Amino acid sequence: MTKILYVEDEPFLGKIVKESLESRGFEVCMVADGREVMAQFRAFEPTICVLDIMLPHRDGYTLAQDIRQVNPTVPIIFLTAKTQTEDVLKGFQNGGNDYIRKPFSMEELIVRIQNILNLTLQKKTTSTREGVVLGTYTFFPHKYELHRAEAIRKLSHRETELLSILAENRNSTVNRRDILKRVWGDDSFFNSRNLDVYITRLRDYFREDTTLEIVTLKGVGYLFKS
Amino acid sequence: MTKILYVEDEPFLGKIVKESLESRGFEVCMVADGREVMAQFRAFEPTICVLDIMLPHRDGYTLAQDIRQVNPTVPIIFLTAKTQTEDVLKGFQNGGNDYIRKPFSMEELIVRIQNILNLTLQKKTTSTREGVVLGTYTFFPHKYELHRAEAIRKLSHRETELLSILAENRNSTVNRRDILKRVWGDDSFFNSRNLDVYITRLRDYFREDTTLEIVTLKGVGYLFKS
DNA sequence: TGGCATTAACCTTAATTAACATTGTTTCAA
DNA sequence: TTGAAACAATGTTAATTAAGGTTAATGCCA
Repeated sequence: MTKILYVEDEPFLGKIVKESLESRGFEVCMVADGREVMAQFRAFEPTICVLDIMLPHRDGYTLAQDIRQVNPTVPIIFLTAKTQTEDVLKGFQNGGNDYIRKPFSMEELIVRIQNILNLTLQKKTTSTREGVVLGTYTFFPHKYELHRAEAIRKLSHRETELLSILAENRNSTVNRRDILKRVWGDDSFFNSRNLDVYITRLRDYFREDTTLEIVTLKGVGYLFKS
Repeated sequence: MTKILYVEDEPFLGKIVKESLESRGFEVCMVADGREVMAQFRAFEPTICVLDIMLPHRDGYTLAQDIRQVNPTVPIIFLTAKTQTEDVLKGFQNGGNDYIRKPFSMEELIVRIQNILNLTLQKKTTSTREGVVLGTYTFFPHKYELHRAEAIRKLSHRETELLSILAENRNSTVNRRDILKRVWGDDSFFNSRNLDVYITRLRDYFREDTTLEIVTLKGVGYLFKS
C-alpha cells in the first residue's frame, strides 16, 4: 500500500485532505509540527511526501533538505500558496519533485501523486508470466521453479515469496522488516529467525553462479546483486 | 544527449524557447503543425516531449494520446495558458507527466524537465556500475567493496555509507553532523563516538597509500584529501 | 511418511559502548 | 602577551551486545 507522509499545519484543511487521500486507498500519516517530521519519516517510511511550505518552526524547503539527506530518492511534492516562479525553482532546488499551487483541487493532488508514483516505480513493473533471468538461472515465480541449464529445482511457497521480493528489487536494498511483513505477515522475533534460514537456503541454491550474491546489510536488510 | 520534441505553433515564442533549451545543452526538434508530430516523433526519438495544448488541427491532448500509443513511457510535459483544474486533470488523464501554466519562466521549464528526467532515469544514476578511484584504491559502493591491486576488502554497510559520503565530497569538507544524520539517522552522543570509530577504521584501510588522508577539522567535520 | 515450516542451539561477525589517550582551544593570571 | 591549566573534541583499542548465519531437531499436515 502506498504510504503518504503529509505535513500540514492547518488542522482543518489537513483533516479534509487526509480523509480524502485515505478514501482513495492511501495510507496517510499527517504531521503538523515541522520538528517532528524527521522522526515520523523514519518510523513511517513513506513512499511519497507531501509538504506544505509555510510551517511554524521549520519551512518545507528545509524539511525537504533533511529528507534528502536521509533518502535521496523518495518523491517530494510541495504544496503552497506562493506562486512566484522563484518559489517553484526553490522547491525543485531543494529536492522537490512537484509543486502544487494552493488552492488546489483534491483531484489534481491525487493525479499528481499517481503520476509521480508511475514515473518512479516504472522499473518494478516486471513481467509476471515469464521467467526472470538471474545470472545463469531463470526464476518462474508463478511455477515455483528455479531453472539452471537442464536442472529444475522446485521451490516452496516461502522460498518463492522471498525470492520474488529480492528479484523485484535486485541491485537495490530491501528492508528486512518489509520482507518479514510481506512473507510472514509480521516481524516477530521467531519469524525474523525464520527469514535467516530462508536466506541461507537461497544462497545455497545460487551457489553455482558466483556473479550472484545476497549481501547482508546488518540492521537494514538485504541486497540481491546480479 | 537529451533530445526534446517541442510542439509549439507560435513561431516567435517557439524560437526563443528552442534557443534557450539548446543553450542549456538540449537537442531540440521543434514542430509547429500538429499533423507532423507523429512522423517527427518516430524519426527523432526524443527522450522527452513538451507539448503546447492549443494547436491548429490537433490539440495537445490528442497528440499525447497518439504518442502514448507508440511509447507508453516517454515523459510528456504540457504547456498551456489554461489554468482550470479540469484542464490539468485532462492533461494527466491523457498521459501527461507535468503541466506548466503559461506564462512560464524558462527556468521553471528547465527545472521541471530536469526533474522529470531524474525521476525516470533514476535507476541509471543511482546504480553507478563503475567504481570510484581513490588513489591506488578503487571503491565500489554498490558492491560494498574496496579494491587495491588484487586485494579485495569487503566493507560493512556503515563503512560503505561513510566512505560514500567522503568520496562524494572528496577534497572538500563534510560536516560532522551531516555524516551522522545520513549514516546513523541522528547525531546523538553515542552515534557521534561511533563515527570516530569508523573514521579510524577507514584510515586504517587507506594506510597503504600515503597520498590519501582523512583530515579532521575539529568542531567542523572531515576532509578526504586525495 | 515425506516435505515443508518452525524452533532451537550454537557460531560468526558487525555495531555499539566503554575506557583511556591524545590533541586542539580557550581562558585567565602573571 | 604568553603559557599553563582546564576543557572539549576526537583518536584508539578493547570489551560488550546484538544481528544474523548455519545446521540440526522438532512439529505439522496432507
